[in-house]
Amino acid sequence: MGNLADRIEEYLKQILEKTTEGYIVLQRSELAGEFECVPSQINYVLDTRFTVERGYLVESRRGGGGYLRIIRLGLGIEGQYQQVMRQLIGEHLSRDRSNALVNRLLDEELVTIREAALIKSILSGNNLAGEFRDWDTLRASLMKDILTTLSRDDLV
Amino acid sequence: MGNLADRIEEYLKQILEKTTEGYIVLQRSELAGEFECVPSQINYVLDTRFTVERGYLVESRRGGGGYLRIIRLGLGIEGQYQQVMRQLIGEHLSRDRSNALVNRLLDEELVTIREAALIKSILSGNNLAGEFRDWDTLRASLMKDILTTLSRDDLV
DNA sequence: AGATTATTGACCTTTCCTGACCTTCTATTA
DNA sequence: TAATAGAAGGTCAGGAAAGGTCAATAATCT
Repeated sequence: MGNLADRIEEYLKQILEKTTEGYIVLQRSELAGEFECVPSQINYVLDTRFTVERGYLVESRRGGGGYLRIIRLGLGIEGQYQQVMRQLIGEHLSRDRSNALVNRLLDEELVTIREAALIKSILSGNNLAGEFRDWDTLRASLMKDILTTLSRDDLV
Repeated sequence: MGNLADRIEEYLKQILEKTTEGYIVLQRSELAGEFECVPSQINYVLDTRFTVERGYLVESRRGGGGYLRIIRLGLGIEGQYQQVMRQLIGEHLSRDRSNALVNRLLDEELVTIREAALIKSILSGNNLAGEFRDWDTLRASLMKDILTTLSRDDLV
């Protein structure tokens, strides 16, 4: 509980809590400097503690002026996103089921009409009939990405 | 967001916003002077930030009385953006280009932030790396579907 | 002891910035 | 009028400044 990774995790979560933006931006090397560790230790913490499953999204940019951005994922209304997401893990999602799912999100006002139409048009996948062999698996995977995006705290 | 290239980009976009002509004219060396950098840095900014995908055109002239002209490309009115966009998409669409195009839609307020994030998460997902042979073609096809959906009259 | 988790360091990729050198255009001048 | 000097902008390669990856080792847990 007192190891380095845990302390860095704690520190980051603390400032993430405080922010109203829903995200924080930082420099990897700088943070590593504060904790007097090697920079890749920061990646270890991000990879193991700030995953989608745990409610975070990490974006980054290299080169001069590079940065790390950690985004908080909210629960949506009563944790709907996560609930649906758990059901999707490792699953195949048929076109019918995905449509039903999107309709439910629409009912619960978690997405707008336009968003729903967008998602459907993509997941219906008329484009790739034949081209892609396991479209149902792809659909499940895309659905997870969609739900993750919808729950981003920095988009409200 | 604090590096030189970003600041120059910001500055140029700001004066482009203000102008009513839809373009600005400037001297490379003069601008370089203002930002206290080498002139070729200006080219770097123009090459990486003011591309066609991002909605800009750059013209220039050398020699005495030379200049740079940055033109903001509007997407036109009344559904004309559809045509322009489709042209830009073509048959293959890389991840970087698709992100640029979505940002453009956002700039033009044709999509919301959430919609933009949604589209990006789907089109730039690492999901299918490897699985699908021609992801760039699929991306182009999906992007066109998305445009069609966005212009549906029944979704206003 | 064996398995899992943490830590480090060497090496890689991306993005940015600079400077040396190149090309084009205008103006002047022999 | 032809040559040329000067005033733009263009190109490209190299170095610097980020962050990313991976495998080897150390520490901790069961």
